[in-house]
Amino acid sequence: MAARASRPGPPPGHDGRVDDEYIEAVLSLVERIPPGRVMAYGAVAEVVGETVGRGGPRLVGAVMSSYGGAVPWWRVVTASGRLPPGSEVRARRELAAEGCPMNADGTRVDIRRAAWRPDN
DNA sequence: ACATTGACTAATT
DNA sequence: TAATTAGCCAATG
Repeated sequence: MAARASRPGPPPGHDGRVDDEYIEAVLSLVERIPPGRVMAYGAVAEVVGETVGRGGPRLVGAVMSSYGGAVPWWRVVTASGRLPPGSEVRARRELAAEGCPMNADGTRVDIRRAAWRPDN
């Protein structure tokens, strides 16, 4: 097989499963977020980016939207503490039950106090 | 290959 | 404090 040289295929070491790997990385990180704490989409993107690459808050959002059903997705919020659009009520209830620091209104997370960062 | 969309963010008004 | 705008980057059609 010497006819592969004309197509710019995936880099060596990858079978083309990069997307799944990124998804796995995001989901496993989200699962490590302790109850009552949260991470911003951008923060998740940063941490995952150090290991896998492929950063971008929006990509994390897309992953959560499609594949986040199996993990505590409500612990991932926007950088300003706003809850995931479309699931605000559900998220609010879950967070309240965990004792997550919230804004007085209860509509937003006090990200300053609740932000969590993986230690090890 | 081009245009549109999106669970984002930071700056501006 | 809230609403708008612009930048961003990959997925999708």
